[in-house]
Amino acid sequence: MSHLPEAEDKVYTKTGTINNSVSVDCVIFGFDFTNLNVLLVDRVLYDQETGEELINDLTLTGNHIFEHEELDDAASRILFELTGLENIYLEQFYTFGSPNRIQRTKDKIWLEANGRNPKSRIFTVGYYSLLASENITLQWKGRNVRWIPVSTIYELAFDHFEILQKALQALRKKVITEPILFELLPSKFTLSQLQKLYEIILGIKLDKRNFRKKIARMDYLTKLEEKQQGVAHKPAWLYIFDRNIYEKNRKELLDFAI
Amino acid sequence: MSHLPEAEDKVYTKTGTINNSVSVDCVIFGFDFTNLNVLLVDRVLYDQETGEELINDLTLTGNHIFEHEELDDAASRILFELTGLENIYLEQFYTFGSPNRIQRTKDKIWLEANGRNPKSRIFTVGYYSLLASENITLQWKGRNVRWIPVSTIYELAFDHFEILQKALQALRKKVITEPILFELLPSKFTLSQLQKLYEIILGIKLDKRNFRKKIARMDYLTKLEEKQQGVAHKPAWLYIFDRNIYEKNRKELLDFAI
DNA sequence: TTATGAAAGTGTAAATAAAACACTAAGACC
DNA sequence: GGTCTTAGTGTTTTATTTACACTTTCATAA
Repeated sequence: MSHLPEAEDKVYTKTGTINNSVSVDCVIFGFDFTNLNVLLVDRVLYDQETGEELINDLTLTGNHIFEHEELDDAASRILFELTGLENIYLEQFYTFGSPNRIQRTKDKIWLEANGRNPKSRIFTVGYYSLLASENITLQWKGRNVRWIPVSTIYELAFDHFEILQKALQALRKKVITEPILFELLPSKFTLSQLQKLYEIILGIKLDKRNFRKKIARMDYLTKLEEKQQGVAHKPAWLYIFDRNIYEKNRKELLDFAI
Repeated sequence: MSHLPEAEDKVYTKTGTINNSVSVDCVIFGFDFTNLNVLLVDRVLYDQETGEELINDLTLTGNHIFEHEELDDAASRILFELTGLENIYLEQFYTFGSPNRIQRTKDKIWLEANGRNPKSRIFTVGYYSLLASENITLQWKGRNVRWIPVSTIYELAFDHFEILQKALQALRKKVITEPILFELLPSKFTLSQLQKLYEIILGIKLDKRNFRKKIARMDYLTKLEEKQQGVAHKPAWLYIFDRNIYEKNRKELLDFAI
């Protein structure tokens, strides 16, 4: 556990034997100050002969893992390939392994077209990730990558819709017990942005004054002597999340009592 | 999701192809009114020729899964084999898949002695389970099965100690947000038993009066007109967990706010 | 320069929950 | 009848939650 290599030192295995039974899927969440988004990849397939469009839908970002690769590292690698960023917030939330994961003909066609056997059972370990930055590459393995508002998604390829739902559940649980939503915001953020994020993720409306009273009690949220700029209204004060203060006082947070 | 077969109808696959890359490990918790226990299996190996004891330690209960078996069902099957009981509380908590899971020579020797290749990578999906009843069979695949207090465990076979720690973490998180500890108690229990359970699992001391005030607010914990019997002191009132009331009022519990 | 729009920021009172704390009650057993 | 052991109870103080409305500050347009 100790002496983990720093991210700078990490070299993502790009070669090696692929493990054929386990993959990793990443549910990458983002926030554009309006919607909670998830990063999805276009899945398009045309008939080789007729040119007819056979498939046109969306998948999560996921990948097989290498035989000598840690699960966490495989997830980090996918994120790195997508964004060029390391040290992104990442959390394993559930493993999906139903023997019936591949049922729809679309999915079978896609797998066959990609040289894979739709009958072979593949387990996928689900990770969700919180991504603040938007400077991501918009290509992944030659496929188009897009931010899609979670609230507009009703179906996805394979069992990815189910995976997304589970990720959302896990995120909601996490969010009410640990301060991690800063990961979805720029390092300097306003309280209104933070409040909106909670509201969208939890699907509730919060009172502005009460929300701020609560924030005031969290000493790890520190107000800067710096205001928002270039907005057509009263500019808000900027805040940062102070990890040092948080870690220091963290212990007390553990005895939640029942 | 709907029309799941009832437990009574469930027939556990005892034959079929085994999946060689994924297994399921169950961390089965129990409570004897004194300790939080976990169900462990003796792992003993003698040298075929000299009779010397090569290995004598403990493992979690776990098993390979069948090729056409759901992960949840595999976990249920293990519990059924162990206890003869169905519908036991079960929760997937983490998946372990480090390429270095098998490192100690003991573990390699054991695997080889059991006709398995210590070099092949196996992923294991961790489930924890809460088991109230103690009428379990004390054998599993011909091996001895024992309840061991969690507080006395410092090492286990393979990476099972790590798995146990993760299960404990997950249980602690669960316990402070959802009323599930009833699963570790007889259906009729006393408030002192419940309090002790919280104290042991969370590693804290709770005030008796404040604890009871909190319980009083939980309308799904209903007091029976029935007292404890056969104790050498003032007998306590018995309580039950009323799942109907709980499910009915559950929605409000969701908006925890932040 | 003034007016307008749009979000930021602020306080108080009432209700509820949390925390701290010590004695009496009821049964079993001798 | 006495002793042992755990059950069961109430009050006060402090902290948290909830509900609720007006003023401030900036950019922009008139």
